[in-house]
Amino acid sequence: MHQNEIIAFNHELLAWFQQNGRDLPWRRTKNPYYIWVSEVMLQQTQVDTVKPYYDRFITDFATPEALADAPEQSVLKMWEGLGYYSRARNLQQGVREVVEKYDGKLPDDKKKLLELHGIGPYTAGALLSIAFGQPEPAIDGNVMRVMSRVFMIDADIAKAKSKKQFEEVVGKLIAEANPSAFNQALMDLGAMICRPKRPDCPNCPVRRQCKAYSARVQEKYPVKSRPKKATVRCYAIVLVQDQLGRYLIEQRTDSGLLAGFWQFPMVECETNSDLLPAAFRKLASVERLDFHYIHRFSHLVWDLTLYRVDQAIDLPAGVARKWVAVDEFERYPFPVPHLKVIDWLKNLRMNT
DNA sequence: AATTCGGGGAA
DNA sequence: TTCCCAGAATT
Repeated sequence: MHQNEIIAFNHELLAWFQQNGRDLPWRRTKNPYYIWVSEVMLQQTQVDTVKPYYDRFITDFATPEALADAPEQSVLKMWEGLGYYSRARNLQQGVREVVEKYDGKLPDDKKKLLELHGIGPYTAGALLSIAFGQPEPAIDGNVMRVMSRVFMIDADIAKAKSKKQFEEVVGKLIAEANPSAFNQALMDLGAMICRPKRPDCPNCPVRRQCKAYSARVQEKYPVKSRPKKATVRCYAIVLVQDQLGRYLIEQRTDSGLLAGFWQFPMVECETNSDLLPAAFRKLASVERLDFHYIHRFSHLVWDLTLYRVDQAIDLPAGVARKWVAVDEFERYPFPVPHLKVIDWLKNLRMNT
């Protein structure tokens, strides 16, 4: 792209953004900490999903110090339902580092930002440009899609090494005068006009600079390989109550999937067949309940069946467990599939 | 370089 | 159903 085209691209993109850019809660603040929170929440998560979480989060954890001092469980509870919970844990750890090393003020230095937990290339670029006005690219899925079309880049955006190409083209394009608006304009363009499917090219401010549109091949971009299929695991979820009517729950390990979350005990089964899971066969009283739920993660599928037993079965040792009343569930972070179980239980209690 | 991390929105 | 989402950390 020639220099005059670059200037035209910037001018038309930013003019469009001024008129059509989204009014979002995290765009109404200049507080780098709030922008940081928003950027982490927005990773792999749509804007409308994030909004209520963002509002609650910055209300309860209004300062880096407040987040640094909070119990991790309360942070996870705040994040409950949003997914990718290591984001929350890494954000808190990163904030603790900022409080200790930088007196609670986010550094405006790329190298220092990248050393913080939970801040990778995208988030560093977003913070440098949006919070500190530096001309750094912030390459996310939106930007790769837009640039793949504008320049007809055939690199597979699912591959890690492809990102370098997009950094280079954005680095040449980025408006030095207003990198914050430039990066956010690209994101809005990707979300509103240059959509994954059926892009709205006639209303695109940069269609005259877009190679794919000129060739009418915009639907061919971006090139993206498909992920492999998710594997299925079957579990029996165990409901067991003590004499006070409290339910047994357990805490997942502090690493891996849903780390630190609480759940009803889960026993992995061979299949979800009508046969009783092997772990239950010695019990006198086992009732299969009318709750069957398929939960799809990105890389994993849980096939869940609910059982009620009258005594604690042999559960693995070394796991934190406790008896908790239904009314106390809200104190603990639960993954969504177990929130469904809780809903089911509450409905049951209401109808009996 | 590939895999592991959640959950929901949209067509 | 499938794809995608303001990705980062781990292997």
